[in-house]
Amino acid sequence: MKVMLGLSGGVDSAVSAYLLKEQGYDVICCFMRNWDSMANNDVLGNPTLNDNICPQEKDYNDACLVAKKLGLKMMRIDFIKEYWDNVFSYFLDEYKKGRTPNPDIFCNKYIKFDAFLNFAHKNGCEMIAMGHYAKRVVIGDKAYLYKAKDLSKDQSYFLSQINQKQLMSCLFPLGDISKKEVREIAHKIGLESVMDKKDSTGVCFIGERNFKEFLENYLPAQKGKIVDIDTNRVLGTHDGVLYYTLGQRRGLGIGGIHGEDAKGWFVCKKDVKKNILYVASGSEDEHLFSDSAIINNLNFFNEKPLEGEHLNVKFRYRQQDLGVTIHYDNDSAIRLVFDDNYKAVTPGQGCVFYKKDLCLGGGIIDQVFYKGVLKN
RNA sequence: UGGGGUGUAGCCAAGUGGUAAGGCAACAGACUUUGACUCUGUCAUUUCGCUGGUUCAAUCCCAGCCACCCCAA
Repeated sequence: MKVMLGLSGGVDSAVSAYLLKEQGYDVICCFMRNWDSMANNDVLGNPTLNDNICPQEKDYNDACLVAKKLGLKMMRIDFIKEYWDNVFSYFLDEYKKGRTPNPDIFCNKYIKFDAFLNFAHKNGCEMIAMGHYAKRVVIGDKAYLYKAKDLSKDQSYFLSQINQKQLMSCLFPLGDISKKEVREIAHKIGLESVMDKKDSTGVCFIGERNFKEFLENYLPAQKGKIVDIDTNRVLGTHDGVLYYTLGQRRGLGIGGIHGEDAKGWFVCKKDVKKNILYVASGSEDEHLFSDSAIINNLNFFNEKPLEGEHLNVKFRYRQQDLGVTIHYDNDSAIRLVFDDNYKAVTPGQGCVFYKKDLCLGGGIIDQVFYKGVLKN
């Protein structure tokens, strides 16, 4: 079977290529490029602008070396426009509303598992493959998504918006392999260009950035007041409410206050219209917590959860699973009632549903409540 | 212009005649395919408002000055 593998220039996809080949697949490698810093005016806070070699080109070169080493065909494709139109514009729109979007969830939905999948089909591949840490199990004519064996690297969270058809069309060779083993395999077979490369982080295809500076390229700074939600005192000045997310501590610049214990200040509410950033003192302040939420943009790989069903969810990547109960007030959204009060549940972030290690799908956090009162 | 109080790092804030706690912020690193959280580290020795004095030794004692605050006017 012909499979097109997304080869990023990192160790994970490289080892995936090797494993697929060993399993007998006819593998074609393809490097994707979805972000062009110059074309996208990504200037402020871009640490790589003046580098001699663009990191993307370094990655491409590393990927080519992997393909060559494994004797696999190498291709390259740009989805710059698709990424901007389907992922980044949504990302900016969400920020403009004062929400905190997760671009990588939509990068998978629209780019890797849509544009790229179509590209693979056009090139005669029945399936695509990715170096994600996630496990796909096919039973009969249905595919199921499970957390990766290496729970510390599990990336099912980011796959929560792809559909059954997309899931059916994709292989995840690393589902049962730990990160440690991946590096061992890379060393064993001598994938020198990637075997000791540091894991990549930051927004997929864009990379590590000073996030506030990065956003300033697209969202103008607008200074405003930082207000203590408990006393209404003005404690400082922010650079723009859009740049902060709920639960955030860093970047507020609030020092000690006469006569008070300083426990650190945490963002607990954003008023976009008034341009006020509300903060609470200490990480356990009641204003940081919520007890229910409305989730929309629902996507389930198979059956929807049942009314009243108790499930686990992740409200953020790498957060521990939290218990919730499912309620349907209408067809397009789920109302979650939390087992306990949970901290910093943030509109715009993905909510991903799990039944133990089985990932059912996900949605987007739309509204958050505490004791019946809407918080956003 | 009488009385009282305070002046320690960007902000709070301990401190003692013997050579400057802690917290917040900030910065750096770790963690991390979102953004956060979290963790670790760094952060006053040209130094404790300034200037003199006492002392072997002063941020801590004394004097003067300056600044700010409060009360009384």
